[in-house]
Amino acid sequence: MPPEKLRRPSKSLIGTLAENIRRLRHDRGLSQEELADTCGLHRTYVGSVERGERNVTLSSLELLAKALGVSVVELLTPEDE
Amino acid sequence: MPPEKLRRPSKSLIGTLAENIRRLRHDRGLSQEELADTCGLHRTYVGSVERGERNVTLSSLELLAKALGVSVVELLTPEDE
DNA sequence: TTGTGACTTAAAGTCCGTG
DNA sequence: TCACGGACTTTAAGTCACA
Repeated sequence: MPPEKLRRPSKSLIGTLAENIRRLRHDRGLSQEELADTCGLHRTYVGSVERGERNVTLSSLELLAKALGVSVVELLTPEDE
Repeated sequence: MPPEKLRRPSKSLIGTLAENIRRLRHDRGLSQEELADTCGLHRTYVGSVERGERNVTLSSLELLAKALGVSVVELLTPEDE
């Protein structure tokens, strides 16, 4: 086993999620409110997720992934892999 | 883009997680209680997660992944990819 | 358009037990 | 060893007024 090979310092999951959501949302030219509406969540809730303030559950993760058109795994995977 | 090509009906995330945890735990020869102790969660909780009854949070996901020696992404990825 | 504090309600997660 | 239940505590979900 190539020991611990290419591991990065590894941001927290929550931080990775926050960055990915914000980036993907911007890519799609959406406001927080538009994204929130699309996935049936509240604007301020999406905002707090993007700020890494929430320990989200799988169900919220699924809603966000669906609204952004990506997989849950993509949402949790750091950009520069 | 190979359009939607190899996509399976896609089990629920929670179901996939449940299966993966149980499989990995068995692979390691652990009881639910041993796994629970290792990750600092409760035995009854781990049991209910394995039964697919829980909407786990990212932090619990991280604890379980760490205790099983896999990544969070692996926990959420269906076996037969 | 977004951040934030304060808030209520729903569910995550614990702990006791039983078969 | 595990499934399951009931009672419980803690925290995420979800909303709002305001900057």
